[in-house]
Amino acid sequence: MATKPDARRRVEAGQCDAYDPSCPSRPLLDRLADKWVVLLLSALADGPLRYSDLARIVGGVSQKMLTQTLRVMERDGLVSRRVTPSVPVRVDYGLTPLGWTLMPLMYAVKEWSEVHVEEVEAARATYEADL
Amino acid sequence: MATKPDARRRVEAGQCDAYDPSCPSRPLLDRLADKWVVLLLSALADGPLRYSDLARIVGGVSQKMLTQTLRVMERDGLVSRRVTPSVPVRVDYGLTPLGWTLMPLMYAVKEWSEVHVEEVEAARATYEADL
DNA sequence: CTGTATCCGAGTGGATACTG
DNA sequence: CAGTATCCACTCGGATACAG
Repeated sequence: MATKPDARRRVEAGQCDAYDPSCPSRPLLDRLADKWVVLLLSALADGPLRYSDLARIVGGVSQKMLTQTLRVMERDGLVSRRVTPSVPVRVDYGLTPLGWTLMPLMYAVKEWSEVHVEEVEAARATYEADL
Repeated sequence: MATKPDARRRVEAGQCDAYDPSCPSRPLLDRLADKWVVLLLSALADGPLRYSDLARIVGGVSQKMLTQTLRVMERDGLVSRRVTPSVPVRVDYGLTPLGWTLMPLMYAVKEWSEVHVEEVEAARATYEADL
């Protein structure tokens, strides 16, 4: 029981390497390196939120992508989904202990974008000018 | 000179918000939330590398995606590209000061994937079982 | 309110071939 | 060595309609 000792040994031995496309961490990284994942995990930093709250906070997200991304994150054990069988139904999403360990990293990426967007824009302008 | 005070005020005033799809930080976040960006910035953590080195280290990356991603990162001011006009030509890619500030975040995401891949796999197994 | 289902246009990215 | 160019299968994701 517990987690598989085989893979854990592989991690400790440095054999789990996202540089290796055949390592399971690669497809995981691919799922995490996603705009909606970053924004949704960041949005849940202050506590659980309802589906409609997430839709409002994360601007521009379609219903399809919101549901799809939440499903994948739930499946990966990053968020929990709790249904309150009221009428109408109410669904709350929150970070799991695992999701809680990832959230700060994603939040940092989101903040980096906001803080450094100008420097990037300036670099882009320079790049264009030098063409 | 320096960076534009206008946008800086916007950032400080909380008007630069990646949750807002019309904020310039959103498309930036979208470019950063990319598998290859995470892996390439991580690969450059120990110093500049040649094109062929990057192709070797980052397994599974196609020539097209490697070049394309490096171009975008160069354009965004994250990496520098230095050409040595030898025969054959030699090209070194390195982190810019701006890229240096982002690299640790990306490296952390890559490491998170490697360290927690098992917990995620376990969560996925549980999710499947509960269907 | 919280989804699911389907359509479909646009963009992504791998494979391949070729170049300075 | 370090690209560029092209083709094209595939996926992504928005829009829309409908449902529990």
